[in-house]
Amino acid sequence: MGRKKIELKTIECRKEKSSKFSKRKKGFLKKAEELAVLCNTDIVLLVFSPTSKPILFYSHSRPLSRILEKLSSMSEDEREERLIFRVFFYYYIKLYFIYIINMKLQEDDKLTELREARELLDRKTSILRKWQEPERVDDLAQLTIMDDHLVFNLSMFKKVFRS
Amino acid sequence: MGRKKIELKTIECRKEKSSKFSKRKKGFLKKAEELAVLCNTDIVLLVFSPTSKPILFYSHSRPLSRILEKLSSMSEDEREERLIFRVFFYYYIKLYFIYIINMKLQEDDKLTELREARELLDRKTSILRKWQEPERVDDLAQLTIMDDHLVFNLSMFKKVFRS
DNA sequence: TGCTCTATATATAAAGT
DNA sequence: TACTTTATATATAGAGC
Repeated sequence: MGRKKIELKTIECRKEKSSKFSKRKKGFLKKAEELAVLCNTDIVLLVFSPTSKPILFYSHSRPLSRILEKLSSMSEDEREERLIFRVFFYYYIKLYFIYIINMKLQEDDKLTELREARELLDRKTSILRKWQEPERVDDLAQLTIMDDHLVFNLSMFKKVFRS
Repeated sequence: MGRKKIELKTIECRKEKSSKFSKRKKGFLKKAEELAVLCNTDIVLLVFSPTSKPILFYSHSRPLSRILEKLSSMSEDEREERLIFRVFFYYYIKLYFIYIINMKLQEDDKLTELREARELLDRKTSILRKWQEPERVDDLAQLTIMDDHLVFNLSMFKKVFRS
């Protein structure tokens, strides 16, 4: 797929690895998007980059709210799938908060924001804690509130992290 | 990438959609594998096929035990990442058990196996239940036992579902 | 890392089995 | 659904900015 055929083994050169990663990641996410659209499927993708920042993907043309909508209309037999999504996304949100805090820590003049971020994390963690026992959450109204939180939080994170 | 350029929209014809899905899924997983190997990254991939059987992918050349190894050597700051993986995989294991049961239900002469599968599910679910509060699990020895369960269970599922 | 360029490798559409 | 074949679309290697 290029000037030369390359051997399928880990690239040792750091710079080359990073450049290959960003190139191939782009193509890979495009493929994910195409697969999701063409075949009307839900895809969730977690990639840890060489620089270890986790990348979460879900198809843009099938936004999270629509996935959640689909999940909420699932039969009882499929409920387990719903649980996967919810727990997965909630953990991811928590991860993102931790990244915010780590970023803030590197800026001495941002202590107020750091404090705010910590408070936010504490609040969100308490929501998460309830979700660590999702089988106990059986009130549909409560589920809806949780989903709203989820959608809101993700949109907020998108603002913070552009890509 | 074919005789004709195709429009990027959901394929309505069922048969065509299924065939495209299996073709593109193959290519997509290959890309995931290549990305994982070339750039030495961890990739976790959940795809719901048009026939709704979930497909979990993690790079073959970076087997789960190695991912777990890496996770267990993570710093405290990165512990959240570990939690994502564990909860994610545990839910997936549970999903697989549910599929076993559903498959067995379609065969009248397999009631014994059905009973066995149900018992297995109950046992595994009790392990899972502990994991729904992963923050309470802080004993390292217990974590190791959990990881062993995880690796064992996944190898077992590979035997049941060849692909 | 992100872009461009071009040659080449690879994926896949369509049709058939 | 899984193969094959062939033509063609697409991804990307390598180099430079």
